[in-house]
Amino acid sequence: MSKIWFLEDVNVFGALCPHKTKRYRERNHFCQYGKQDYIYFEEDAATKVYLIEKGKVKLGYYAEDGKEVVRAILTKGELFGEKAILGEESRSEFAQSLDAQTMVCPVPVGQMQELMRSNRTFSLKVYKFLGMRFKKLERRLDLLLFKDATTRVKEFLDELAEDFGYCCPNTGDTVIKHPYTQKDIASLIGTSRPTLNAIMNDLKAVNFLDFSRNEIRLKVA
Amino acid sequence: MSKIWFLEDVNVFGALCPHKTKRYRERNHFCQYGKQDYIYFEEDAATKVYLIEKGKVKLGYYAEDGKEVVRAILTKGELFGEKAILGEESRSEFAQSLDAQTMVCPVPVGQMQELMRSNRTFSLKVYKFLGMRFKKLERRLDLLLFKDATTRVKEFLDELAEDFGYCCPNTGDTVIKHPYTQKDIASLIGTSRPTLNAIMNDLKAVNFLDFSRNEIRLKVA
DNA sequence: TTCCGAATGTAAGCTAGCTTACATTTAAAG
DNA sequence: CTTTAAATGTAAGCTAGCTTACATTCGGAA
Repeated sequence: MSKIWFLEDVNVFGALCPHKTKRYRERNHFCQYGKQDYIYFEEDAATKVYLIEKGKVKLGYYAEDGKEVVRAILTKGELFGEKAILGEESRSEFAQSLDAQTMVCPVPVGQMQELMRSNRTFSLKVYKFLGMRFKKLERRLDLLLFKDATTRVKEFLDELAEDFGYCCPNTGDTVIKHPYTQKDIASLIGTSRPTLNAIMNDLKAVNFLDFSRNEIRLKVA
Repeated sequence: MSKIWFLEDVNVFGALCPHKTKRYRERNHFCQYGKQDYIYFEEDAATKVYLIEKGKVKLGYYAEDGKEVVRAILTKGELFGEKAILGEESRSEFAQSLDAQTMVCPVPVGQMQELMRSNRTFSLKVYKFLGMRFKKLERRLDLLLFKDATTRVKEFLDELAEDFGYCCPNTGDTVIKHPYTQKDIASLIGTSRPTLNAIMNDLKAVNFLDFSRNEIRLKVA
């Protein structure tokens, strides 16, 4: 899914008609962030949308008890902060760099809307993007409502494979190099960290997958 | 929340500049539906957005096991099918009339987008509306992730109070006349129907609320 | 190379909430 | 007014997954 968006996204910011792109480059600069740096905090004014040029960005928020809840971890080519387009006034989540060299390109909402008004194709792409985010949320909700933890793990891994997976030429396995810790994944799919770990090891035992710290390998059936 | 939208909504469809409204009326007709009639099914082409003029509309879908899952029940002044604006091609849910005399006003997506292009205020309102739907979804997800069933019930009742509640002049209680069955509510907040029923009766026992078939009364503290 | 904090592995005990089953009440339709 | 299906009330038994606690392993910083 995110892969599709990645393609679209190139369209959106790269393949706009040339003079637009040029004007865009003149008006916008890129921002660099180091490891752990926050790009924005919860409650910050939501005035911009961000495109990731390089690195990793974690989106999340803090629960009442202070625990961090991860909403997503995004990488190159992906967009975040998009609720600003939909009239969000203050951020409902933080955005934090996970790499020492994360580069993002901020686009003011006003400019975004101006672009959308002046370019129908662009606006349709943005709509479609928002629609996909919407569906992703709905899917997560359905999973949470009706599926047990193991199913949720599998679904999550499928999504992850879309984002980060490639097929190993030797074995045919799907290799996923991802930025998530088990804690992150547990948080995303709504289980406890120990439960997730147990499930992962069960799936390993059944030879459904193999995994190490930063790589998951979905075995061919 | 929905109340705010109700006001906005009047703006959107009523308080548009006069000639627009007139043109709008010329081009659009209203549709009537009887009880149980479907306005659209899952997989139908998503070409329109609907405004409810009168009656009640249930949105939902069928789970794999054939069980109906309720997404929402909406009434006069509320809008549905809005994912069509965001590039949804086929419906991911059905819309069904719950009243013998439901009237809805269909607005083709194209027309909607045309309006949005030609009227910045209108488009901002639509954005805001979509943003609110988005947040509502996120809130449901958070509740599901972190709160127990009782908390979810209370939160749901608060939302319900926004939509349907009024203050009883005698007692000061918040009276909610709503269209949901306990089965619906259970489905919406992600519990089993027996569990919901137990919780409702517990809350009644603690004098937190009172309820009958179609009315819930939140007691003043 | 060593060290330390974070990530991962694992197990015991507990409980919220599910499933199933059935009884009772309500309201809509004839 | 009667009938009947749907909605609501209630209880027993079971289990997935939580919490807590601790051991182990890894990887990056010094």
